[in-house]
Amino acid sequence: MAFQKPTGTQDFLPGKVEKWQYVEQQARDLCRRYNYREIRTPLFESTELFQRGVGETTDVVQKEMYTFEDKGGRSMTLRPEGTAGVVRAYAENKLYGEPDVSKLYYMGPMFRYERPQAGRYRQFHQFGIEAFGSIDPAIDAEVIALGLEFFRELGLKGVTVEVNSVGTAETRANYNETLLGFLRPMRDTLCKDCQNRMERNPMRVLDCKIDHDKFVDAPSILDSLDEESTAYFAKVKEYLEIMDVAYTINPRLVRGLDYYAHTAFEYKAQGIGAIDTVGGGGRYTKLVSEVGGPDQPGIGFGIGMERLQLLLEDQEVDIPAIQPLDVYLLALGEAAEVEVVKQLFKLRKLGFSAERDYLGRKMKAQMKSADRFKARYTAILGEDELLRGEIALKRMDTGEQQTVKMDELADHLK
RNA sequence: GCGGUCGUGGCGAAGGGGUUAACGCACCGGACUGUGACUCCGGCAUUCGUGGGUUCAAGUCCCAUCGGUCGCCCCA
Repeated sequence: MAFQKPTGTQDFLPGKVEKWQYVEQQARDLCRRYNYREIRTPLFESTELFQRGVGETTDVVQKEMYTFEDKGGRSMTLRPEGTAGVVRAYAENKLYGEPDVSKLYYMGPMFRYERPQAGRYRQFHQFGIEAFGSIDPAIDAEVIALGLEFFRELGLKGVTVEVNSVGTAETRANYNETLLGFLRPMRDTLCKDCQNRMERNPMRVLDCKIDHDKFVDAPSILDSLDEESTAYFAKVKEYLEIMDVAYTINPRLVRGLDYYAHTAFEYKAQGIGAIDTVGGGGRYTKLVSEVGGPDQPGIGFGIGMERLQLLLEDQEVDIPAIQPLDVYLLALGEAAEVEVVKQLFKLRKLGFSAERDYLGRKMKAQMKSADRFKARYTAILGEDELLRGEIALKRMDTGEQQTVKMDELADHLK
């Protein structure tokens, strides 16, 4: 009875891991340039943090969390998203006491108990950023732009960003009333899901895949915004334009987590199965105080790394998955093998990637092995060479071969 | 939580009740007694996700179960 990995989890094997490392390195470099610094927070937090932070009524909290009781009887939850933990860390470590805006990024696994599908896993990974302490719309624009740059620099085409303003909690409450006024008369004609959504999150109804066209005349949230929110949103748009960031406004954009206020946005792309969102984020104003910190605002995004990988595959973006070997050492005979052990160790110490055969295979098979590892050189050591203190060095691409002094091997590898 | 679909060697994939489980790739060995990427030859699943059942006979039919995959809800 062989063990299997849990549903919705993945093993990232060599060949695939390199692609992840590449994407991660790109993310880090981008953050470096925008002056975001990495933060690492626990993979599990108290359940209450997510209930309060993400929102008691959200699907994430209500039915998707990996919650367990630890041996001390405390309720813990594997983080379903990144923001809550980062906000907690910001408050707990009093980063708000630092003189500058706190610009942070994170990368790591998140956990949600759902049925997997293309681009959706139970353990998935996010790259996200958060900026705390400023309500300058320039930060909103910067955050949106950074995400878009990330996709662009990876060589992805067709990733767009939709932005919206959901205003303050009050304007959202008002808008929901307005919207319900519009929806109530047609309630019975709507699908079951929509009738449900009317109870839980009326704005969601507008996104319905079935009844979609019944809502063309629905009121827009942008009309419910108060003056200040409208002005703020206008500034965000202005800055985006200054940076030449192409965006579209989607007044129906709602995010599933409760904490958003003002700016909300989503990165969209085709090529992830039925899903078209690669990432999303927005501004929050009450989240920090909600978890016990001072009244500090923040804004950030989360990008789904699995979805990103699917896009890279779909668009056939080439990321080399195997690093070529500098040299493959081939020993013929027992005496030569001893020497190979010594030479291998030496070369590796000098910084070369070097490999040999450990399966007692014949020369031909070892050559094939060298070929599979994409070795630049193969160094062949037999009885004759050994006696003369030499080694046969073969360039694998041209097939040229020369005899070199054993102690000068490294120099010839250059 | 709901629905579709699939589960045969390391990988891909035939076979849809009759008993030696095609083929391709990869791998191993040989032709080439010390040289890879080409060619040719040979080898490589007591076994068809797992557990029951039907039958003289089951990868092949039935049930259950586990898993993959796709979609719904929701979301990254």
